[in-house]
Amino acid sequence: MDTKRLDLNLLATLEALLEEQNVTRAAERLHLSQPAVSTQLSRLRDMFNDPLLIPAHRGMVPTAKALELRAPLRLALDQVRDTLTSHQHFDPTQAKLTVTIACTDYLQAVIGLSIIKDLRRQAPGIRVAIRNLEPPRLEAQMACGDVDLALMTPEEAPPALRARPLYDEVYVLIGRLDHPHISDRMTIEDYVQLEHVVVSLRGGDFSTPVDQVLRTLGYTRNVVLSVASFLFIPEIVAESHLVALVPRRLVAGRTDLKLVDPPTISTRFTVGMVWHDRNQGHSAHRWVREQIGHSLPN
DNA sequence: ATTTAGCCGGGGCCGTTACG
DNA sequence: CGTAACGGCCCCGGCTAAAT
Repeated sequence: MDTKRLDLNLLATLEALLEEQNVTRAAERLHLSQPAVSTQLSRLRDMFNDPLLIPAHRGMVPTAKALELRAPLRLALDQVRDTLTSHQHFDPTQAKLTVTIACTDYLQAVIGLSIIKDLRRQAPGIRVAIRNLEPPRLEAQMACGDVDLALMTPEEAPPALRARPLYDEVYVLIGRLDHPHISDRMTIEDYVQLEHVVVSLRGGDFSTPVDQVLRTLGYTRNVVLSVASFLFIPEIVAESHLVALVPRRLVAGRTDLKLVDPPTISTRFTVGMVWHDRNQGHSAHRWVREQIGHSLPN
């Protein structure tokens, strides 16, 4: 390889090719035509003396050499991008970009609104796209730029991602206003007698971490309904004798429900921001993270 | 006589369209 | 997906002419 004539543009192309494993999509990402990227690929092949990507039935398959190159290349290019973006001063009033945030419906309801209000006021050119959090896919989504930021429990985030805690959340027990069997001084025995609604984001699960804790204490509660979203629980509970544990901020200020402290079972969790190294030094994303840190719900 | 400014023109690179 | 053919662009070398 002739390092004196090393073309750094080709490395950015290689990065896109390795991530997409498809010339057409890599070209789109690079804002080039497919043939342009194809010829760049052929130059990369000369450069590395390796086919790098071999056409297959579906897209292209990376060679061992290509896979080996992937991580160090990403690291190096991220470093370059960092140095470039961190030296640009960021003007939120002029910024024009879309930030994609992944979170659960609960967080969408609780912090989504305050984030948007804040951004609208300070950075009218920033659009926000909120999408559902898919924990198993998160790291890949962030690596390819489909997701910029996730709001979630930092402990549950892939360890390779960066995280910053935002606030601690507690669960409260909710029931309809005139529910006869709930109060602030409930015992675990009282609690497990009730009929419960739980949330299973995956869908269909009746057993949650709370049930596991109860089991170790020798109790079982009666879960009669499993839903896929936090958002409708208040309505369900208000219209029935069912009760549910929900994050306090989801129901804070509601006067049409009875809110009580649940008996002493582990009912806290942390909410944080999670992002990828590639956005670490990006001045706009940095600024957005700062804003979110400031605009927290109480 | 040497340096500098400005003007071509060739060649290479890159990206596009067209096509296999 | 890859190749071929085409065209635009830019860089650079070489030239002339003016300035020092």
